[in-house]
Amino acid sequence: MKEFYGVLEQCPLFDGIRMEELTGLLGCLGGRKLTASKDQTVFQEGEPATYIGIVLRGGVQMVRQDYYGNRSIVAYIGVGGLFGESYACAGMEALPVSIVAAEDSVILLIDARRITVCCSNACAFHTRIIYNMLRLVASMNLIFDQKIQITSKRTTREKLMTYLMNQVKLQNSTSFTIPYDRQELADYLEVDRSGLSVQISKLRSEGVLECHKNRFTVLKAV
Amino acid sequence: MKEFYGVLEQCPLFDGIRMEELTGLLGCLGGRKLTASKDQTVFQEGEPATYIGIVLRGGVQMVRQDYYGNRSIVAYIGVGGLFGESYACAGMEALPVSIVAAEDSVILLIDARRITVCCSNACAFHTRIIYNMLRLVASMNLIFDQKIQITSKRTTREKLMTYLMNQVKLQNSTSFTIPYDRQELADYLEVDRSGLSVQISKLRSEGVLECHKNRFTVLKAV
DNA sequence: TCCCTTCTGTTGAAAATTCAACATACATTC
DNA sequence: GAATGTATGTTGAATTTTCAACAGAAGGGA
Repeated sequence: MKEFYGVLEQCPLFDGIRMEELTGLLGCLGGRKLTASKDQTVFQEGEPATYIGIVLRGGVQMVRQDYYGNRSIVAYIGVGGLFGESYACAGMEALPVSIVAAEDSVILLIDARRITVCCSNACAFHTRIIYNMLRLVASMNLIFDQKIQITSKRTTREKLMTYLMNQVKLQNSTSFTIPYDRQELADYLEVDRSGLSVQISKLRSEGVLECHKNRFTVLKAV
Repeated sequence: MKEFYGVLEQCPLFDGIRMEELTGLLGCLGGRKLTASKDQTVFQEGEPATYIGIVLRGGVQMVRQDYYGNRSIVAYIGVGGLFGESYACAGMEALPVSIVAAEDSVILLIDARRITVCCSNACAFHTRIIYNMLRLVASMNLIFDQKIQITSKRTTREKLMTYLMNQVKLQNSTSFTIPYDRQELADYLEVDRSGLSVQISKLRSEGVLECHKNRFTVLKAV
């Protein structure tokens, strides 16, 4: 576990908590570690939403699949990121999405009630953690908000450009890598993969975009 | 203000706080009341995101408008509902959406810092309110999640049915009213209004749906 | 009641998406 | 290096959406 203290230290959930306090706190929270290999389902849609997860290594996707098998990627959560916290904190019984490892990953699972309900010894950290959790859940809102901004657009081209311009802002550079391959990007933008390829090609030939695999460079705004 | 105590008592932000404590608390939070007539913009996209709002009467819409004037309705917030809390709690500088009164409305504005930062007298309510806020922000996530579920669908018909089935579940009845007229529903589902009308007509003629104005009855699942 | 405005439904043409199928590029393994 | 499998790009047909224009319905006010 010690090897991941660096991640936990950076994790916004533990903001304001000193590293040497972490061990005791983790004991109090009763977290358990879990490893998942690429493409493995960590949680299935419909399972009880009692855990929050912290990505210690790798990355996971929040995905939803409809009866026809159409995959929709709701979000990608990288190292230090949380998942499940919104559903647990909102008091949902069942997860409305599945969590799938996008790469070989290590995840820390914490029973959400241990966080939101004050422990018997009312340790001072809890107040701080709840406050941190508030910020985190609010941040998840922003992630969702961005996704809504994208899917609100009507055409594949607009969806793609909205996503890319957002990445430019987030990563503070016109050149960046994305955590999706083409099919995954299509599933995130909620468009057809081949149609997405067509638009990428067009934008490339127009000199708007450069891309090699999952590294994109935006050359000019449109 | 007294006339709205009933609303505030029901408002989840004040869960666990007794009515007689409310007056003092509101003083501590420094809320101010604001009235807005239908279609009036309460907050403009880009304004500082320092306030959270509680709808005391009427209802508001979170909307976004792109450069071409396409309106997108992100959510409808009714009486007792909150808005702006996610953006304020996430520490955003600027609102990414506008808030528009959907009807003649009365709104209570509270400086978000007064809530998230403990007041000097460290009143016991703050802990409770932060906890309540956590649940609320998480709930907003569910609202967003539903919207994503809808816009993830590819066709107008699927989007409409996803929305309606969600309402059936939420309002716990196959017959319900929605807070949108046709144009607004189209802006919420992110589809063309006339195309939406076509689908409603089809579903009606197929015996799946009944509707009079904004009252819908789902007759059978599809 | 009449007029006017707004809302809703209908239609046909244009544009965009999806779908299926295939070609090519790339990476990995043997 | 060859072979295999996966990922990406390309194409044309079918489907769906969007757009624009109009007609009818509903509601409010004079």
